[in-house]
Amino acid sequence: MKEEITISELARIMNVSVHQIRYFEEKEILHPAYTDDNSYRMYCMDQVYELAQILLLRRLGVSVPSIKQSLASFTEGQYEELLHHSLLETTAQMEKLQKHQQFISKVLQEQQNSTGQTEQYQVKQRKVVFLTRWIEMEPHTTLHARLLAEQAAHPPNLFETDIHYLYDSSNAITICLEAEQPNDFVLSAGDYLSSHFLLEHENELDQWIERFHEHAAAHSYVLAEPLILIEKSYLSLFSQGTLHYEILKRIESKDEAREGAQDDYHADYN
DNA sequence: GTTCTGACA
DNA sequence: TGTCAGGA
Repeated sequence: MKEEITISELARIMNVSVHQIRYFEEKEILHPAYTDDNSYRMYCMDQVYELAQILLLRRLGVSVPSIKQSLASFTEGQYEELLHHSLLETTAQMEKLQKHQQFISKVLQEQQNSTGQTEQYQVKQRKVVFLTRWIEMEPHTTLHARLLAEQAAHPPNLFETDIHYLYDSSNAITICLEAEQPNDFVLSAGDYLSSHFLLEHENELDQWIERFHEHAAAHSYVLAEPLILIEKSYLSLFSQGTLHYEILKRIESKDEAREGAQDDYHADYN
């Protein structure tokens, strides 16, 4: 029995694939101790330690070409720098994952909020929301792929975004996305009349908007412009083929109604 | 049965 | 990075 081991045995004790070991050889960072007569690669303890170091560096996020460099020439200080860099990268990844986590929670929350609420109206307290203008649409036009491609300079991830449609009094629609900072529009905090509903086709939308206004009138709500329609495309996951919307309008306080405050959502900083 | 190289998704 | 073919 030889002291040296074959590639599959090395792979097994180091928990990596045979393919990966060959790949490291191709990239010239790990060579076998020798090649046997049958052209099998044979490895000894030296390679076990070398492979351990390579795998450690990979775990720290160091690329294979950089590992090659580092094995050849790195000083203690340079390895330290490598670790600092790796720490920063890991932190950034964790922040990304936390955002994923928040998004998943949000979808679940929204799903729970929306079930059973269809066609029901409620008065909701909302916090201030900042919106950034994304696409402008003429009255009575529909959003089609061409418009999207031409107007959307910096497209968001449509599958995870609340898309806000702001209807002004002339029925022109501004499609907006949520922003972190005060931006093109500000939806002020306050009470909003809200209704969730599901659509099979977009052409049912106008009926819903009409019904929303009828409901508001029947209950004598005084509502402030604009009409806000929020599309939650990610909720379609739970009901294939349907579109989820929330329709909103801010309820004016009596003072505002007396002053006839209008258009107070505009915040054009241009 | 195991490993090799090379190609491919 | 995994998988497959075809040969040793």
